[in-house]
Amino acid sequence: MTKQRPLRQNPVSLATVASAAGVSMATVSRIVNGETRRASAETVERVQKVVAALGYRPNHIGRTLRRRESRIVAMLSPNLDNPAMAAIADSVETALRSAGYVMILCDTHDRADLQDEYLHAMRSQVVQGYVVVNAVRSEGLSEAVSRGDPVVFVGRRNPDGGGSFVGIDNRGAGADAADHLWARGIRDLALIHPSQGSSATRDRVEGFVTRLTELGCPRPSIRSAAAPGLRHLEAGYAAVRALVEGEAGRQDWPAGLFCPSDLMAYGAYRFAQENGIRIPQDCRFVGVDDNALNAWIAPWLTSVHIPYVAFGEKVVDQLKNLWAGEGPSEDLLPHELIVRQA
Amino acid sequence: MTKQRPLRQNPVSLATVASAAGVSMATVSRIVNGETRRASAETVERVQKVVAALGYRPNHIGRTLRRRESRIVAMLSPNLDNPAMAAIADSVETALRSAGYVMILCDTHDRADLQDEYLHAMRSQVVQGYVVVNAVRSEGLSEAVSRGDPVVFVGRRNPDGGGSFVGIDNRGAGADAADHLWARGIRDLALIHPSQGSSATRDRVEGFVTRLTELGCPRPSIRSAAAPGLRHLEAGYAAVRALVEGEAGRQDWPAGLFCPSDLMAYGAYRFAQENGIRIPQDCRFVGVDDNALNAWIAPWLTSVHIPYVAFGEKVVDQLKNLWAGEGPSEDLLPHELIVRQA
DNA sequence: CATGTTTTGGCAAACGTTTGCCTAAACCGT
DNA sequence: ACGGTTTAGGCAAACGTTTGCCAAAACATG
Repeated sequence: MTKQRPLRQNPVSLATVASAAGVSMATVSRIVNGETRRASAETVERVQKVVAALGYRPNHIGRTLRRRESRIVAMLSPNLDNPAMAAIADSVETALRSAGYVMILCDTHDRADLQDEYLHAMRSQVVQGYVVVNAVRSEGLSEAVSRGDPVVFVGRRNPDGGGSFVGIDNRGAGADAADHLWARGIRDLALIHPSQGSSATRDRVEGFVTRLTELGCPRPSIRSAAAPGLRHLEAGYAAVRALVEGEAGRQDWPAGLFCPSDLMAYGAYRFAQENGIRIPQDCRFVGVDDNALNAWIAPWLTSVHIPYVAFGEKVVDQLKNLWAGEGPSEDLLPHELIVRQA
Repeated sequence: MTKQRPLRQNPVSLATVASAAGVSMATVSRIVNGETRRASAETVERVQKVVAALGYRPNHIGRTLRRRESRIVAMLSPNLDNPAMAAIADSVETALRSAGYVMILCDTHDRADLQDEYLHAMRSQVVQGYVVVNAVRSEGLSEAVSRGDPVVFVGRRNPDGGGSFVGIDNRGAGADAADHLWARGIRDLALIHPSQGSSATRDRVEGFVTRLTELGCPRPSIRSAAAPGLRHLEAGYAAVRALVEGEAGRQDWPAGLFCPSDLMAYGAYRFAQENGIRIPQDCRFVGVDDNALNAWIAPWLTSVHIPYVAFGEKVVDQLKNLWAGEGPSEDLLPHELIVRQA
């Protein structure tokens, strides 16, 4: 590989400004940082003029090294191609930037080793905190938490327990789905789920099943499929196929199907279409996430809306709490079942 | 706001290792960086043992300050909630990380002022390069380019002209859409587009219209709608509504509709559904992007596939070229029209 | 005028690395 | 034994900030 030339730096530093203004670096530094009462009004004005004239901008690296704090927060997320993850990233980025931080986005591909690698790399960057979406258990994560590094868990709780958390009541979401189908008089139910489900997915399934039991509904058929990575689409397709075709399957379509994520529902939908099953007339689908596109191209999908847009603000609140030395806390945001096609 | 406590740093630095191993910092530094022939075999081994035992990890801030180069690349993207943008971010992130870089993701919300702010902030972070997706013209951008900072434009070319570029042949994509509809014998055509379109969108429209003219096809009806931000969904809905309902509209549905983005097609689809128009039987839609979800829940949409997954690698190649001091170049990736529902 | 207090601002030491240069010692060939 | 080269490794100066401490001057108070 070719040798990398260093990027041309901003040639104007504190020293440049200082000598141009005829004061010391210390004075310039203080004025740049708004410490105006450590200098006379004229000095302040003169320095500010020089700063503007030379276009001086403080070098964050130098500042970070000295202050031992950056304005960077690292966000670790599995696969960005999942729309729900993108929505979270979007929201967190917006909230961080309006709080004056920038976000480094790391795609862990749901792998523990990559998660650890990024945690280490980010620590070397002296980031101020970590936002970990759907964390997996890993050594580095445990270390970071026990070291007291500010980390906020999103979507999935800390696998080791404890810690700050922003998410929804997944069991409640599952229960709402059950209530909805029950209220529609649908009794022949099924559910599919990824076999390596996260705790979030498991909770949704559990909430669904538990609620059905409470209602006295016949136990639903259950089918899972491997979801390598987060390929919920393929998993949904495979699972529903196994459900209605498999040797141990039911050989017919249920009247209602619960999918713990919209992506799985999309996968199931494709299989239904291929087999002439009409959705929602023949089989009513309920998903979770309420993907933004549903309203436009998938109104047949009833889904539990998750207020991802509100996640960012909560995450930043939690980070601020941690920075202030307060203990971790949990934020459960309200979910709501959305029905589009009656 | 509460005072922010500095994050606890890694307490083991070069100095720690050096004194523990009984050598100088210089030696440790060299060994850590693989400069093994500047020390005897025993020394190397001893130092490596100490490094492992103490869990030493070089502080990137110190390194960056000294070397004047980081391993960070900034990616500026308008709204991450657009699936196409998310796909690009995903791809670039993956390619960067396998090249040993980390990516800072900045959401510019398509605003010139935010773009400039991020460009400045990233410069202060001593990033090694910029990847700007769908750049808007801005002062800071022009400065960065003319300063010689490595910047790769993605999707939309440098508004000032010149510079490295990764994208597709948008005119060709539009032409392919025209060819497809023409070959199907469809002559009554229409197209919608966002009124504040990017150059990419404009090129697609232009390619479509030009090709139709070449084919001798009657001129298509054209309708645009404002797309505040990148809300192509709403814009598609509004534009197609104006197309078939507006006082100056055509009062009926065309047989074929070209949308320069899948999102616009989704918007149009919703309006069609609300009006009992069957897609693709009554009106054939052609979009651009080939959103990953199309195969699953929108097979009615014929779309020009853009190989976003391949963008990342190309972007990194371009960056490496720039770092090597070579001039800027362009990468046009192949697009392909995908028909799912005959 | 003496004394105390505020204002204004400079000095210099960090923060954690990297690297040009220097110096011994070891080695080599004659 | 001697000059020359290689080897092994240390010194210290950067990189750009921030900030504790000090000091002179200005000001206030008696």
